[in-house]
Parts: sequence; structure tokens; C-alpha cells
Amino acid sequence: MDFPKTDIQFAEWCKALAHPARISIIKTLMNRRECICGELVLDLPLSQSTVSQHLKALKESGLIQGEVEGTKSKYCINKKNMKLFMKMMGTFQESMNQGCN
Amino acid sequence: MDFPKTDIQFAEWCKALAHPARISIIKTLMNRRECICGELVLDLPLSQSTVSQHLKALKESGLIQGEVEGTKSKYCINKKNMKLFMKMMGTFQESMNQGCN
DNA sequence: TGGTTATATCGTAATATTACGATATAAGAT
DNA sequence: ATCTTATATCGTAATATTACGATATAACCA
Repeated sequence: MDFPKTDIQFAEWCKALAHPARISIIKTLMNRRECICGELVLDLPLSQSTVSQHLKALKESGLIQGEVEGTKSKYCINKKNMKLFMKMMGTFQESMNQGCN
Repeated sequence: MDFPKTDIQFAEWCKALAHPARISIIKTLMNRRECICGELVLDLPLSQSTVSQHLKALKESGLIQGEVEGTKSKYCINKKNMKLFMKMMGTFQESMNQGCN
């Protein structure tokens, strides 16, 4: 690894947001606190399998977590990591706003 | 287009940050206000051509701009777009912090 | 003019992303 | 036990990303 660890993590989380479907998912999970996979599929103009892939990507990034509930899957924000990400965003914003006025 | 325009733009800018090299470039441009391409190449553990590609990606995202200065290229933050991006980040953070406490 | 320097672009290979339909899996219902 | 439902995963195709060395370009210098 040649880049700072925190930059690598920040980049990874940014990549998790680098698709409007995933942004939509995150926002929905934020509003509803938790969500069944099927609801997210209905919300999005994408097939079930594609939505499942995006959910997997988000889960692997650590920004959300999922648990099986009978035949359904319930997803929610991973608060610990999301907080960390928000903190990193804040730090980034601060350094940007230093110079962008 | 099926996703909200602002989500698409936010996703695109997040994608621009989705690599540690590009984060590094943005941070450097922030600190030094402006930068010659060659300085950025020295900063990064990547070849000249790869750095040039990352610069192109950032320029195409609209987060930075470049101008030719004789035989050199000088880059700086595109303040207008960066401000917009920071604003979007802020909005995102706010909605996240609603639910992540 | 000819050589040097700085940067961008080309060609290319390896890998990742994105999408879909089809299929597997596993729980719940009849 | 079988059927249905919800979700995940597989297979696959199209495209994008990332990296490099090699080459093109264009300005500067001698």
C-alpha cells in the first residue's frame, strides 16, 4: 500500500456512492430506518438481480448491513461505518472550504 | 434518465473521488492552490501517463480545471463545481446524521 | 534548426463494473 | 410433500477502469 490508509478507505466509500442506484438505496434506508429487499427493488428502475448486486456492493463496503428475516432480507445502515464516513466527508469538506471561498 | 439529475451528478463526483490517487491530487491542489502536472507526478507512486489519466478524469468530472502554461500544465480546483459538490455532500451528511445518532 | 522538456494521447492488457435472465436456495403457505 | 415467494448467486455480455510503456505534440533553449 502506497497511499494513506484513510484515503484508501475514503475512496472505497466514495466508490460505494458512485452509482445513483446505491445513493437511492442509502437514502431510502436512511428515511425508513430499515427496508426489505423487495421494497428497494420496487423503488428502482432495475431488475431484482441488479438491485441485489448493488446491495451486495454496499454491504461489502460496510456502509449497510443486512439480516435474513424468514424468506425476506432486511437491510439497514451500518451506523458505525456511516458515522466514520460522514466524519471523513466532514474533514474533506473542511479542507476544501479553506480554499474555495 | 430514470434517476434524479442531482443524484446522477453526486454519484459522478463521488466516482471522481473513488481512487486514492485522485483524492491525493485534490488535496494537493487544495493546499497549494495550484500545481504543475510534474509536481503531482512526483507526489504519486504512479507513472506520468497514469497520473495524466487521473487528471483527465478529474477534469472531465468538472472538479478541477487545467490550463497550459508554456510547456507545462497548471491545474487547480474548479471552485464553482467543488462548492456545489461540497453542498451536496452537506445535504447528504445532514440526512445521514438525522438517523445515525 | 535541432535538441530538450513537459505533458497528453495511443495502444494494450488485466481487471472491475454494470446489467440482465436464469437458476439455486431456503422459508413460508397449503 | 409440494407450491409459492423472496432473495442471492451464476453465467454472461458490454463497457469502464486502471495501469504501463511508447509515442505524439508543442513549447522552450542553445
